[in-house]
Amino acid sequence: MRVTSHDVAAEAGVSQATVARVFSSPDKVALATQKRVREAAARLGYVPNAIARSLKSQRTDIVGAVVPAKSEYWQDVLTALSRSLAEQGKQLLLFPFADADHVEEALDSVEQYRLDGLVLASSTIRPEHLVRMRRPSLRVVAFNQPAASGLLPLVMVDNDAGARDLAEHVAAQGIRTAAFVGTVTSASTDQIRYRGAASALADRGVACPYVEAGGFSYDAGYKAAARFLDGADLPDAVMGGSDEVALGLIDGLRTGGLDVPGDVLVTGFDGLPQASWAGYDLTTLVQPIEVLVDATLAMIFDGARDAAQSERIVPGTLREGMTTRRGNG
Amino acid sequence: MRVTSHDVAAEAGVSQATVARVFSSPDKVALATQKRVREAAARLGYVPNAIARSLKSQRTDIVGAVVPAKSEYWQDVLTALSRSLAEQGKQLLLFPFADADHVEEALDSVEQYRLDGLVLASSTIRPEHLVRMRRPSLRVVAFNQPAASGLLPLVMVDNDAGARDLAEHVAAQGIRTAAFVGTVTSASTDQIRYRGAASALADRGVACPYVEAGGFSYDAGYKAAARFLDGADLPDAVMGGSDEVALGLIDGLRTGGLDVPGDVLVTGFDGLPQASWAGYDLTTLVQPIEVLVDATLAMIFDGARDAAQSERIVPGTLREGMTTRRGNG
DNA sequence: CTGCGATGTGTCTACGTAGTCAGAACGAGC
DNA sequence: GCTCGTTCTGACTACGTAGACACATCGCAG
Repeated sequence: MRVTSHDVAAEAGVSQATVARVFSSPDKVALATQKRVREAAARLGYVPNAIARSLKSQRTDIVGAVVPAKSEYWQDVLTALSRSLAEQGKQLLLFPFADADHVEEALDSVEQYRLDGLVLASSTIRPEHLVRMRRPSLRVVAFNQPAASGLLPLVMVDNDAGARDLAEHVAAQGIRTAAFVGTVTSASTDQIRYRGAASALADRGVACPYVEAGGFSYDAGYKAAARFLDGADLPDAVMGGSDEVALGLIDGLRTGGLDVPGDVLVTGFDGLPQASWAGYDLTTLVQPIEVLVDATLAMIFDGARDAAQSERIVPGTLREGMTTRRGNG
Repeated sequence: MRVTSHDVAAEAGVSQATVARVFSSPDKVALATQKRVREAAARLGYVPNAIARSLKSQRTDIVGAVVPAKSEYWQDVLTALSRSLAEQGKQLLLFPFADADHVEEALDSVEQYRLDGLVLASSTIRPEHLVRMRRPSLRVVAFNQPAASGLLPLVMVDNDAGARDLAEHVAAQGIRTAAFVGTVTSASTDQIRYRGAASALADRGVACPYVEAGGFSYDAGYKAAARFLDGADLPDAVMGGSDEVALGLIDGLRTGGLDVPGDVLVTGFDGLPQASWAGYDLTTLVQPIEVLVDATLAMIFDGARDAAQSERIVPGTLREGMTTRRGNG
């Protein structure tokens, strides 16, 4: 049915091995022969079978990514990842999971493929899952996942410094009180971001209680805003644990009749495209996703063998939007 | 190095074939034997090799998707697609392309894999590319791509009816003038949506000129808003060709000092999560993505052989947001 | 007790490719 | 003219699995 290298070999009057060489290591074949083979291949519509090649060569040219099924942030990362891989002639195979309880299943599927590398994303993947993926035959890199430190090679944005930058920026606006609305407490990024922000604010005499939104989504942020609408305990600034939560917060606060930034300043974290939208213009810490992705792929493909110790922490950039711009000093 | 079915066979004292049967067609193996094999497999840490299985069985359990690298809408579709596939124990392999000129390369990669099916997304894929993918060994389905009609099995939302619904809804608000801000003229969805809207509006005596935003993005919509800010030719309603464009339009209009919906009504198309965000609350045509995705996969896996003729057109749902709510009748 | 279907297991092979090895063809140096 | 090295090509095999086929075992009806 399907055209194989044998068919092309017969058509071109050479052996199957020569056909294979033309497509995998052309420099080993005389130019005249190459031409003959390529023409025969074109005539028959031959395309090398990646499955068979993978089986023989023990490499798939495919990188897997274990990511949460729903998340704006991860979608941006995946976009960058797949684009970068495509440039290298490699593919991205997705292993999405609905929630932390389904990570196990995703990892089961991963093992069936002889992937060239694996990106473990999401801070909700538990340490025991991380450790499970440590195997000599697979290059695994944890992406933006502080909890993986020491367990796996790791690439992440500098959450601590980023949170401090944001905190110092809002502090510079002259705020007296603040609050941090995190995503879920168990996320390691959440913890670091909160500690960084709280510590930087404490240095300036500003207390910053932690509030859990209970999710990573816009909706979680929107609902969390309710806590500031009731009583009189509205802080001068609310720091969101992520952009998605922050955007929800803004809309929740505004729906509740408050003005952002007039009544309360808001910050995010991640630098989503939506954060830059004119309707929000959110002050946030922009992650250099291209840099992070490139570093991740570099670790997978050229990484040192003792990679368990290797970590790459990339600084983010403060984006000053209007959500922290106080109308009058 | 890696544990194979032969190793497990030796450990369990059975043949390799029996091990293979335990993992692929367990009902053909006695329960006692199964138990012995599974225990041996667990002891050795055996996991079936998907590559080898694919080569032998001529199916990969992988569905490919050719999609634009950057787009909110397609990210939502991919999320639904990968989740649905994961439930069936299948995987999604991405073939992203930067723009229409790079579709060719993506299709080249596709051919190397013996995919179970392929989803061709994006209305910018040209007909010649669509036709190229018509091959007996591969189940291809065009997704939301009117141009594929008659060329490939097709699943799409009812763009015409949706555009009419939106048009009738805004017309019911008593508008006199309107404009349609499309994405790019060459997109077949764009053309259908425009014609549907313009036709429905014409029936009510409302003219609706077409304006091209020049892209599918928020930015394109934001910039297109400038055309309505200059002169006095501001229509009563602006219909966006997609939600992303519509959201950009809203922010562009508001930044220009106009009130939405006070000065001008705005509609979108797609039903992105962001469209429901309180900050926008956009009136739009919500695509039933789950339904579309399920229909697509059904066509791939159980589709009729004469699929070139099969089309599934699914109605969308009108979402009435505040962007078409006129303060005073 | 014989014959027969049902059930369970082993042997063998093929999926399509790429790498190893051997050998052919050829030019260069002595 | 012979050897040597280089360049090119073909035969062969293995990657790890699943299916075809053969065969052994067992229960059961006649």
